[in-house]
Amino acid sequence: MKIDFDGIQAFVAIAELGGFGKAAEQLHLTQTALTRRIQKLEDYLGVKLLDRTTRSVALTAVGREFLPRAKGFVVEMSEAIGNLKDLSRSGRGDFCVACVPTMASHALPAVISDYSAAYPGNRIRILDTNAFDVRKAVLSGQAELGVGIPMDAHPEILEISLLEEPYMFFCRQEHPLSAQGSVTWADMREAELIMISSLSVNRVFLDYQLAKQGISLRGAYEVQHLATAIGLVAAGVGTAILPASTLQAGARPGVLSIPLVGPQVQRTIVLILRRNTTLSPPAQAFCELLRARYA
Amino acid sequence: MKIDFDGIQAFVAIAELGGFGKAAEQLHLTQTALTRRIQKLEDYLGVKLLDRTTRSVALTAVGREFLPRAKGFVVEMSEAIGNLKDLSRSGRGDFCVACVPTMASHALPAVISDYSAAYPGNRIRILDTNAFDVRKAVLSGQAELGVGIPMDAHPEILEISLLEEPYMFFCRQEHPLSAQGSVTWADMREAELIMISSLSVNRVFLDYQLAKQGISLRGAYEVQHLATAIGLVAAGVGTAILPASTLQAGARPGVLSIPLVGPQVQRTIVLILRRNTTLSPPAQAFCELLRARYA
DNA sequence: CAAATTATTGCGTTTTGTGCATAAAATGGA
DNA sequence: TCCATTTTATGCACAAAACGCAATAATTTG
Repeated sequence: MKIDFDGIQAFVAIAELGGFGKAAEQLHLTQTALTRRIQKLEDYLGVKLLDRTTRSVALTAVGREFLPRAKGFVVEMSEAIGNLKDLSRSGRGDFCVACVPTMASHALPAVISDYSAAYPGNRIRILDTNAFDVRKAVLSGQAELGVGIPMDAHPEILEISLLEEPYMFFCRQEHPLSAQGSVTWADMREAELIMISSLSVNRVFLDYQLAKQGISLRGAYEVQHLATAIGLVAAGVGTAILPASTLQAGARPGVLSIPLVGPQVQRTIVLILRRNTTLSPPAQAFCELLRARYA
Repeated sequence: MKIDFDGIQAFVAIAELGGFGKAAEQLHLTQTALTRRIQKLEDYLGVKLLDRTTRSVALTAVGREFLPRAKGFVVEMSEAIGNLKDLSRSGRGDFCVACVPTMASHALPAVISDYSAAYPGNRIRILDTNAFDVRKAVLSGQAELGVGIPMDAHPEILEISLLEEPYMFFCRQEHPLSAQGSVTWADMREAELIMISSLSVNRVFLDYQLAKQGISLRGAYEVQHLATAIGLVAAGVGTAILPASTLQAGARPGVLSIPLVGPQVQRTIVLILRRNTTLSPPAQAFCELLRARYA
């Protein structure tokens, strides 16, 4: 079934404006073209929609009944198409980004603020969850892009390095090691370490790095989230090895972050995208801001 | 704002069927044409809707968001257009006819039954009201056609004679005049006449006819509706001069209708239409049945 | 590695739509 | 009653768009 949208649009315009001439002007056409369109539409439908004398036009019974619906079609579609065009022209629209919690409070805010300035009114849905779920969210399409850490290669996943951050040693200023400019992994044997749950990607990553160095650590405590760990450190419960970004400068008075060397270990933060998928313009814009700032 | 409906339809078909090939088949087009349509649509909108490899197609984020709405447009419009085409092809649809009460129960039923047989499922709205309002209903477009009696000429109104019916004299069989094969206006002076309200077109018409004959009548009773009048006659209250069709044969045992002559007076029933207006196909069909039977 | 599937591109043809000039019809005023 | 004006309809020619065929490119499958 062929649908003559132009004809319907012409019908609505003529019915609303009460004449071919005015409608032609609004549609940027000649009156001739409108006559033809209406003729074609009526011919196709097999019903007259407009009773036209040479002097005026009036709706037929059928036309009167059809007009409201036709008008609805035209305005709804115009709006929808308009939104889509806006979306491309000005990157207007919403999107969803998945992100691991540390980065959500560290790397993202700056980019989000850039983005908000450039595209005010656009909403970003942030899915802050663990690295596994970030990946899953991107794979499923729930999030258009993700910020996390590298994982096993996957044919559908594309990872782009954004930044590297060292793991630091966190302790209170009263701690014996706090006097040093840097600490080594060997020093850890004397520290009461607060570890991250072994389910955490951080922990897996850390264990892997440590194993490579032939170092094995026993954690005195184990928590789920980095934020909890830093809280425990601040409370004087113990010390922790965490990504540098876990602690914003000055956010926790009394807590120091000391470079951990011999060797220095760092984690890579990557931008996670699906292969062969086109980002929506808002997500594309965000992605570019992100890469401009970090990559 | 130009709206590429074909493109949207193509998009929906491809997204729903999961490929250009199947969509092309459904739309009776070649894959080539579909590729072009999607390219044109995406180019116009400025956003990609489908991520296509040489092997498969997938929705982009934008496409996924747009699909439900687009699908809604397509199915709604297809339905609406389908209804309109049905309407022309099989005269399917509803309409409204205005009719004076006598004819509603006399002339119309036969036509309605013909119509129902020819177009089962179509509904007819019957506006049974007095002749003035029948005319008004047609003029306002509330009813597409009317059945009534002739009135003053009006530039917008077209009246087509359907049938003529004589006014008859109605009385019970016990009545002195019932023995005659016909009665004259002169006989009326002795009859207890039940008159119709002077607001009725019937009464106006009758008064006019009588005045032409130089006859003046005084009514003993006055009622609003013809049906009431015949009821009073049946009850033996009096007699009445009414259109022949007021009484169906055998409907009121004991009541006789006697030809009224010297002269015979009759009223014309006309089909009332608006000039320069096209009837909807159902109304058109009904109109033709009506004229076929009576005109 | 060959075959099959699927989307894209180049090109010629056909269809459709448009605009100009003009006709036809109806309204409104003199 | 007649004429000027307004408004829709039509003939014709041209331009643009859409389409289909054939060939191409890229990926999956057996």
